[in-house]
Amino acid sequence: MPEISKTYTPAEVEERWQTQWNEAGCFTADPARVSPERPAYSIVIPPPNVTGILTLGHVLNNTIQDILCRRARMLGKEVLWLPGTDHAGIATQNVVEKNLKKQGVIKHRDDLGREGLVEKIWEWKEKHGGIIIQQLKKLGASCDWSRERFTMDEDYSRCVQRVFVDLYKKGMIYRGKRMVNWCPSSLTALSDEEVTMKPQNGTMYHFKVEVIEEPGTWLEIATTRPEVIPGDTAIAVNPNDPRYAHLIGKHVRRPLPLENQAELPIVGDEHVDFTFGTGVLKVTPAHDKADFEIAQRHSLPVIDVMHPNGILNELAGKDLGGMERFAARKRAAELLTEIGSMVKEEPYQNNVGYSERADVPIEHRLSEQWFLKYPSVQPSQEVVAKGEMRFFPDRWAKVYDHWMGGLQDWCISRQLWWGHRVPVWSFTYEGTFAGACLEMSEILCPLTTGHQRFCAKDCPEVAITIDGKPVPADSVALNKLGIDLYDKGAELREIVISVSTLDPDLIKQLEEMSWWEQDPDVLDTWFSSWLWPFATMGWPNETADLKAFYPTTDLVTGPDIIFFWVARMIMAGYEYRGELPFKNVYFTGIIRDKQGRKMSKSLGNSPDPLDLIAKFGADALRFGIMRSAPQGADIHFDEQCVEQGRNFATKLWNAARFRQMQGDAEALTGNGKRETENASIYALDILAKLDQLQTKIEAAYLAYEFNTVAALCYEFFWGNYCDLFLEAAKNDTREGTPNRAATLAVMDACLSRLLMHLHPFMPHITEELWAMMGYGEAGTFLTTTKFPAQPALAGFDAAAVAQAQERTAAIYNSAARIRNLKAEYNLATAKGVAIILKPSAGWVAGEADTLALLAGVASVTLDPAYVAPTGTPIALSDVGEIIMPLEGLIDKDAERKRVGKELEKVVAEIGKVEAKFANPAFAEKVPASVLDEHRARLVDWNAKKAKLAEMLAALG
RNA sequence: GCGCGGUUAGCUCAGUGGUAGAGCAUUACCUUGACAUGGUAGGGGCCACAGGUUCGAACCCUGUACCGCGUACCA
Repeated sequence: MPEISKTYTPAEVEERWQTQWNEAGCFTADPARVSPERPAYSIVIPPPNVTGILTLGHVLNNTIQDILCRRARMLGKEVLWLPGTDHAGIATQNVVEKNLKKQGVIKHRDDLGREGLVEKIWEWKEKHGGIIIQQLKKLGASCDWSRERFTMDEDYSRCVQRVFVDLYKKGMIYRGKRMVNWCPSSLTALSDEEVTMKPQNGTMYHFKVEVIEEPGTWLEIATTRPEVIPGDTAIAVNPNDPRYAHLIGKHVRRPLPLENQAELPIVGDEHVDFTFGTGVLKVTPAHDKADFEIAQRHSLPVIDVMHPNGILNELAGKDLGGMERFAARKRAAELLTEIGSMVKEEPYQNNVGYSERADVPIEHRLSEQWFLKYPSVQPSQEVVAKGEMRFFPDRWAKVYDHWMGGLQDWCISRQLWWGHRVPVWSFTYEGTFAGACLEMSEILCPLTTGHQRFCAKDCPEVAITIDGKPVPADSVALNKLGIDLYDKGAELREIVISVSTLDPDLIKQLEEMSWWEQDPDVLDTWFSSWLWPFATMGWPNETADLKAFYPTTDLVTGPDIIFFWVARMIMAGYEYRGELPFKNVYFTGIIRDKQGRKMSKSLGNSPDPLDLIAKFGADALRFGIMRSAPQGADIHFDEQCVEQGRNFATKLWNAARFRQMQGDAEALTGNGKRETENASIYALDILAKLDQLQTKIEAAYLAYEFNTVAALCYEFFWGNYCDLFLEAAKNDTREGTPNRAATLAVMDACLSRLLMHLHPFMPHITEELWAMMGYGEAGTFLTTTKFPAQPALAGFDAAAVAQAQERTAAIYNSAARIRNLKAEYNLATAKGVAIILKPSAGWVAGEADTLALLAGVASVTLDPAYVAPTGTPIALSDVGEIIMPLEGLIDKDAERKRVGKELEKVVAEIGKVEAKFANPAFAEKVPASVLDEHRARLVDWNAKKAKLAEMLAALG
């Protein structure tokens, strides 16, 4: 057995075990091994951004998953932890574009073009994509790396296409011109979830317009966005507003642009809140959701005055056109002032939607996008409401339910290049537009008309006939490819082209056909990640993995993506697998800094986990972070918690070292029948605590309270094993001591079980110590070792254990009394102190030596008849009166002060208990056990009080 | 506006009805044969506030204040 060094050096140890585990295939899941005796346990990792780097959030999240997986393995389950990465559309494209610009490769993405940029992003992905996976390995994550997936793997992309086509066919996906959230920076539409509201300090501008039909009647209008006045197409008032109702149908002149002060109708619309502002609303249909709806109700024209990038266009007029939107706002206000229309400007705070990615205010913009009506909403909502799928903490279930109850269609198209391209192709013939949707086995052509967007530039000679009309001449080519063109829908609403082979080359050729054009948009990243739990397991094929490991057991993620990801996965799960995708969802808290601020790059308050691992070790980081927050609560991260984790690891290391220094002894194995006579009371006590620890840990795991597990291990190991048992055991481990073998065996029992309990939290150091201590059989790993079925106390007499626990507590307690007495007399470091004990029970005699050792005194001599000189320090303890003779050093004042202080405490405690007894209802209503306990306490305190009073009296 | 959390030692937080806890910080002492990344002893809390339920409340209920988060909005 190699000798354990004095200090633990994590770096080398951690890397070594990570390599060994992986080489031995410890984490490779095998569906064939799953059986009733070996149930499956599975987690799919929330895929981090492929180009991302590890954050503390990842550390928390993945440590929890690792704990669950490692624990499941040690419980004898077949575990699959499926890792992978997400292509993260906007984020990744932004990163690569920025980098290319920085390197001077391009000035704009158009310099490379779509294919060129996508190629560059793939290059980037190949180069940097592995980083976060490597970092997860450094953390010790026990993923099955052989199953690593990426959301743009070929198979995965097929799943995305298949789902798109399927939902399209079901009528759940549609294309439409709608008001969407538009990011002027990323130049793409965003879903509602990608927009965050932020309070803004802005200005409310009040301007006035004159009613043309009633000269002299002015309407005052309040707006925060004067720059879009050129886009106004009406003025709206509430028809129930007596101030303005009579003006409905009349007109006003729009002040901007100056060269085109068009007449605008005054319409009546109930949406207008006449208690707000002036009660008069300007209607700008192209730039506001509510205004667009008003415009639809009143058939108003829509004037879009802004380019997609936020710069005003020519319709904004000569003054504002070409200006950036915020500059235009100021200019528009100036113009209103110049023409005398402005009434007042006042500071105003309102909430403005920001693009989550680009962190700029979004625009509402009318554009053609693909939308999804959420599928399988009802079962998805019910499964959580009924508690069949459990959320931890469960308060998130309410949040989920609330969101599920108010679903809006999901805008799934993005005007980006990196991602799954919308699987829709289109072509034009005979001046008629057709769109096509491509799947592996089928091409679907929904026919729309009058749209030029997908019109192919070089439409070839066409000679295919559908409904008697010609179709493209390329049908010959299509037939060669095994494509049969025919009309499926009535009235030419739909053409279906069947593809008889599933040849990827065929699809490629189709894509290259000049008269086809694929929809340029890509799908929202979440439209691929919502399939993650089953698309990673080989769906749509009924693979062995799906059969064995699906639905997954637990999902661990942050509450910030409950709608983005969790809810959508549940719906996709029901839609495509007919059941829930996971049984439990654990929501972590958010990691904040010491001041409670979110981690962010700009604040520079996000420590690099890799630095922390280098400094303290992965185990320290894991243990520290797990100990620092209760279930689901935000974590105020402080490096100190990692330091504490490191200290804990060192302590563990040294406790093992101490055991090793004692030499070999018979190991206490699971089925070993042990004799109580040779085990000390301290040994029995610690074994009892070890069993209690196990019970408590099991309960904590059931409640997903990981911080409790960590705290229990900490308390047991540091507070009980090291501080108490180990110190007491030092008397029993000397050569020749009769209970030496039993004591060492108990140490082994405690350490080995503790290593098992700690392993999920601190996998490396526990595996290392397990090996060094020789607790496992050669060639096996702790990480794949099952927990012993038997309790540590199996074979011991229960009554003897109970007695041992009682006596042990008394001894520990009394030792503390002696140490306290020494400290009071500034003798804390004196080793020669001899203590006289007037014992309260006979058994104490056998423990006097241990008591002396624990108390740090030269001896504890039992003398029931001892008469102490007046003023000798005396302390009361659970094993009798402790007397510390101080030859020639008696200080009556000091002793009087000390005893007086103690008496005060006792009197206070007696007061509390007596107050309870003073209430007659107390004795009547309180349970007998509590009553007994109170009585015993009172008797105890009173006895102490009497003794202390007596001592005080003796001191004069 | 609505909803959800939180408020306990100087700091970060445990503690779900019966004697207020941990870590860090702090004070004093100690390098004692596992460990100074350690040990021993100590100081420090009307458990946010006000009511209520109860024999008994940090804990359950109601309300208030403050902080945080989510969500809906008004131009």
